[in-house]
Amino acid sequence: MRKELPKTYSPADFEGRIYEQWCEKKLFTPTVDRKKLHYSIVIPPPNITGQLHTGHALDNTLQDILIRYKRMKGFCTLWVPGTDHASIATEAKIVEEMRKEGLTKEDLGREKFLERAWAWREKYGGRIIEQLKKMGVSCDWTRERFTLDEGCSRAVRKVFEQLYSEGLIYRGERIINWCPHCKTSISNAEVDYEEQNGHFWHIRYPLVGGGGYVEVATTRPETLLGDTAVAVNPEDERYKHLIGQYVVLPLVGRRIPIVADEHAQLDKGTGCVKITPAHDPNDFEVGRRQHLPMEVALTEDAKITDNYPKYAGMDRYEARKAIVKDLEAGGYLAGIEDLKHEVGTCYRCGTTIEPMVSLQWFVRMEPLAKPAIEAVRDERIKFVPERFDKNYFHWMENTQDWCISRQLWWGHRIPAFYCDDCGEVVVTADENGCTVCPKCGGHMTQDPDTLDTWFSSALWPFSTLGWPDKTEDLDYFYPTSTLVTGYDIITFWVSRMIFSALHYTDNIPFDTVLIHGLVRDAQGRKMSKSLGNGIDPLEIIDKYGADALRFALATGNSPGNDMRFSDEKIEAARNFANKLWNAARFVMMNLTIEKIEKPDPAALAPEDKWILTKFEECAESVNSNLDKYEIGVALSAIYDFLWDEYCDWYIELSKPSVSAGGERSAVAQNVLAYVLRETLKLLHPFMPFITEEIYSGLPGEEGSIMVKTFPEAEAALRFPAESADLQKVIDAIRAIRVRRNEMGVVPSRKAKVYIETKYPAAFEGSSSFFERLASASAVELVNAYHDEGAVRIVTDSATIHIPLADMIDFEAEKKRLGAELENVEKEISRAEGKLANESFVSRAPEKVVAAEREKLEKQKEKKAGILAALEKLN
RNA sequence: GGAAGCAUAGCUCAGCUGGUUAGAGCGUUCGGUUCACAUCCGAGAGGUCUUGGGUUCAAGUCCCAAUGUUUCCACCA
Repeated sequence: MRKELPKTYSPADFEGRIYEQWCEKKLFTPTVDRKKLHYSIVIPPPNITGQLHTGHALDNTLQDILIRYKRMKGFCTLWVPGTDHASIATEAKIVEEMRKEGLTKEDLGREKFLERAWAWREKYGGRIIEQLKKMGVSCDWTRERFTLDEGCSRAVRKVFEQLYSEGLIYRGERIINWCPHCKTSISNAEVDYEEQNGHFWHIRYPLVGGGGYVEVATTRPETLLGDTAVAVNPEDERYKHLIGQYVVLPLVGRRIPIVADEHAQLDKGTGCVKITPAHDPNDFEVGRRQHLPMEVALTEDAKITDNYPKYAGMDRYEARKAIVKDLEAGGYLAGIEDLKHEVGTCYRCGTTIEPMVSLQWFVRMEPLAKPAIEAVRDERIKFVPERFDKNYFHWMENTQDWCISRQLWWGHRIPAFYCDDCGEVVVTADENGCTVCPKCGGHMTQDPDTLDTWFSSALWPFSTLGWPDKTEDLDYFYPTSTLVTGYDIITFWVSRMIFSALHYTDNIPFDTVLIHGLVRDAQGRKMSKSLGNGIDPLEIIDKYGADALRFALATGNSPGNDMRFSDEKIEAARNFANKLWNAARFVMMNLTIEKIEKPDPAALAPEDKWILTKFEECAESVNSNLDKYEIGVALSAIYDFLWDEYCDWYIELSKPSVSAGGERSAVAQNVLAYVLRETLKLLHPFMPFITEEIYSGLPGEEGSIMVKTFPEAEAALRFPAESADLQKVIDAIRAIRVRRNEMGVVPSRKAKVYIETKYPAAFEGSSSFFERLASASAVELVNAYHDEGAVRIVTDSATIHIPLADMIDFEAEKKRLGAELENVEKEISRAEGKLANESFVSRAPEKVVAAEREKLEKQKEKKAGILAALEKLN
């Protein structure tokens, strides 16, 4: 069916329709074919908290390019989509929404709260999926998953049970990061550090029995209430004699010991450190080593406990003031120092973190980290770019046990059950849990806490494929092929997927991790809500189309590097789409052939061979760059080819043939259409909509472009010699344009062109090109041309004479040729110098030397031409 | 404190394992009513590739150091 394209490129008119067609034809759903290689990707599941932002847009554009590329290359491809429940982030949003209605979690109760959370997920989870679809992503929606769906939950329970039975999950008292606002523990990775102005308070602790005091310093004086020792370094001569003695804790009056511990450093502060095991991670360790008691001074909402009646119920900052005041009054305060320091804050709400001792569940990391380090070290898993493995190793080698319990409701509830009577602990993957104590028959209560959201995302590559069941998907598509994500979540997520996969599936989760950077604004700042500098991808799609958005994100993008995003980039992308649209419109308007055939070399004109050769070079570059994940480079190869070579040159060169009619016209039409069609295929992974829309209008083509074969370099359609010949014509046309421009000759003034060349074959039959593209009235090949009143243009393959006597300023002409001569001579002496260098000739590869010789020859020919031209001026 | 990235035209960036006279987009200047496209066509100006060493026949590219800048991790009694 022949289709004429509308005059203007208007993506909104067809993008939605095309996406529906792809879905209807189930083109995103693979048919498992074991004879084929598989290529699979699992989407980094977007949180259901928000909506699509430019980061998602980039991440998913890259994935879609890869998956479409591999699909067209004949791989059996699967892209699993889904969303993440994002426990703390979502819960915070829901709590916030409820707060506006005057409700709290407690008002609702767990069950009602969860109902509300699921309603949230319906609404916002669905919305983000719709937004992804607008981008054109070719995910298999029949396999859509959610981190909290039945299958993923089963996987989570199974893993928890297994790790528990292996002793890799344990419950214990540890110092954790506590957010007094969210009232939950958060992992180290969820703490943001921000610089704040604070103080260092120096406090004197009097020695028991008189004889002076020791001085300690702290940024958090209120923690004094929880002190159970003062530590000094065992090597510290200043304090050796005090070890084993006691001090009196000011304001509290408790006797606490002076202990020797290497945590105290000789050269820091006074060398004495107050030890608060319940409220500081280092002190906690000291407390363990020294068998110190634990004194809890702060409640869950960071208020002073009832143990200290004077301050009980005070907020930590209030208490800080009161305590400092009292210390001063009591003569304990030795000094106050201003200090800038990094303070840990909750990444969700920004509240200052309070380290607290607490009973939590942990994953023992060391045994899991080891194989995960190995897998990357022996390159079973590769990072692109490679340098990110350093990042990964560093984290993995120094990782501490992972606190996985969260005091939240929205998430996977911990499958641990405690007996109300005897305290027996049962961990089970059974979905019905455990209600009766196997030991005493008592009632069992499930742990109220939920798991860290990353606990379920860590299983994503295999839980989405059916694990722990042995499904066909798991068997065929696992391990997945490429994971595409930003460098900001390598530690959060990538590393956890790796050790999880290795431990539970005994296999890697993916073989390549493609890391991309952040999308920044035009000034290079992070896009953020508070700055209001975010660019909304949905607005861009509405205004410019999804293809333009994808192009703008993919172009210039190189692995691991941040990119700036600006309106100009999007406009450039839209202009490119428009250019393609119009080129296609032109080609289709002129087609009279019924079907596009593979070009027959015997029938081709030089310009046909030239464009086919250029196309082959482009295809080769696109293939090799995509294989290296150089998506930006691959795309710019297509851009340059399509705009500069196909549109600016080949379409123009082919116009005389097309309008000539007859056999030659049919051949030219076919080449025009063939190269267009193949270029559309190359471009399809990047710009799926416009390429599909144009493709569907090409004569004789059936089905969707997305399942056609991706073009690969083909030697039979490469014609280097003819291509080089046509290049001589192009160079000559360019040179004429330059000269005419310099002389200010308007294009409407035509003039005859005499070409004197050693390569007459190259210029044979090129008259119409010069007429159309170089304002020539006629062209004649000559052996010599003697008219003195002619402009002479010298290229390295020809001298062109144009009689434009009245336009010539002979002095200027002499000067110009003189300058050109100088240039050429400089080049010649450079090349000659190089070739005269014995070590260059003997050591450089032959190819390089030969190229240098050839260059020298060309320059010499050009020099001869310039000299001859100058001669005529004298 | 540890580590990594980046530094190329006015701006934003390409430049792969070292090999033509360093490229593109935007901006800028000049010219254009060429029947696909002004979201366009033709042409130009504009760069001592941050600095200093080194390796090499050959360095924007590799090594070392410095400076600037960004980021990650750790710590902060």
